[in-house]
Amino acid sequence: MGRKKVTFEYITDDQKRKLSFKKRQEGLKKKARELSILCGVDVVSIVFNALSDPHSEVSPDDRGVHRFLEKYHGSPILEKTQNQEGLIRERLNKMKEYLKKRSNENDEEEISQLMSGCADPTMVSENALRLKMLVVQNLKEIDRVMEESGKVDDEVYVLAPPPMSEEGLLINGENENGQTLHHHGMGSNGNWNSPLSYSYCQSLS
Amino acid sequence: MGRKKVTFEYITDDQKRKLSFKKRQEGLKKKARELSILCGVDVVSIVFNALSDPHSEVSPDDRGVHRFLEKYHGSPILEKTQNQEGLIRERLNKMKEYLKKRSNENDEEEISQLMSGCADPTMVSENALRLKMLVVQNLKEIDRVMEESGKVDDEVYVLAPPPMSEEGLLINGENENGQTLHHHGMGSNGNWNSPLSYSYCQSLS
DNA sequence: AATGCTATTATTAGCAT
DNA sequence: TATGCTAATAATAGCAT
Repeated sequence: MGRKKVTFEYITDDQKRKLSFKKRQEGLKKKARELSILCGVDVVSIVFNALSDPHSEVSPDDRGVHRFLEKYHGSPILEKTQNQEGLIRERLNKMKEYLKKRSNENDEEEISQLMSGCADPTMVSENALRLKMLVVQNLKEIDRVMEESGKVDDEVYVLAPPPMSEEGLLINGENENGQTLHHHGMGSNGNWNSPLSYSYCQSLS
Repeated sequence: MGRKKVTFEYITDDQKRKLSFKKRQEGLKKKARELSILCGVDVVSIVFNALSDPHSEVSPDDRGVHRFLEKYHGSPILEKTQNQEGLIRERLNKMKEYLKKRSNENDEEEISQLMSGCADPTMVSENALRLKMLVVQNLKEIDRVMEESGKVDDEVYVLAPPPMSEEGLLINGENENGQTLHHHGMGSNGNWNSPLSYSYCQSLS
């Protein structure tokens, strides 16, 4: 797809690989957006990079995931499971109280974290957010160990979250061609069938 | 990219959208594989489809996620956090016991589910699997409601997990060109920098 | 509905700045 | 190192089967 036919092996040349990564990462994002919009499905793409920058910022991504959460939690299709969710939440609180009694106060934050990670089938989007945070945390841990062993990364790239449109969550209000992307509603089911795309990427070391 | 320039709006024509979805889904998978192999990064792509088939099977996908788990858990970089994980697991068991006492026996399975969803930063890959399961469960719930409201889906498409190679997890041992894809090791860091790609897709309704 | 073909557009490797 | 260009390959929309 360029001046030469590519051989599908790992690119050993650091500079070439980095350049290829950047271009192809953009390409993948675009493809995901297109699939999402054209076909009305949600697409999540994550590019894990174990050698990510320890100073990476993730916050701009949270918005996109929260939209995702809002969208699924706001969906009338999920109303039926709200009671179940409430039940589970009640239990979580009980567990939390129980643990608080049994452990010293310093553990409170850890328990809180623990509790917030608990999952039930109605919390898909909350778990998407959780997964992202876990990934980020894990990457940071890896970074820390990397630093200890003398290696230092010097670059990070965090994708911006997809902007909103008036009829739902759109991935791309400003694509390469300057076009504004739109999608149609899905009739009565539009609420939970509308496209969304969220990507979290970090650059090569 | 075809006989006509596409306008980036939702494709309302059911047949056209379905065809486009299938083609583009394959295209996205290929792009993800390529990015993963060429640049040595892990790529996860999930195509959510709210209108999935209630009879969908997910099991073939589990292998891929388990490889992912094995890979990250087997990484020496994560050994340092194993103790923390053990601690958290111990707490989870305590919580479980506590809840068992307080609730009737029928709730046991629910509690067990609840517990297994709890997350800590050392369990990225386990949470990836969890996320997948939650997605599937949520989709099944949606399917159930959909069926109740008279709509029936009649098709499902679940991607096969990436096959293994002798030097790590490869995405694609049999791509369109009949080429065998390889990637080079990453030296001493090959263990957690080797490429992996896992995709979970379900077809349009 | 699924598959194959191919005209056409889209992506990108290599190079220039 | 990042950005822009463009030759050349790759993806795919429409059509045929």
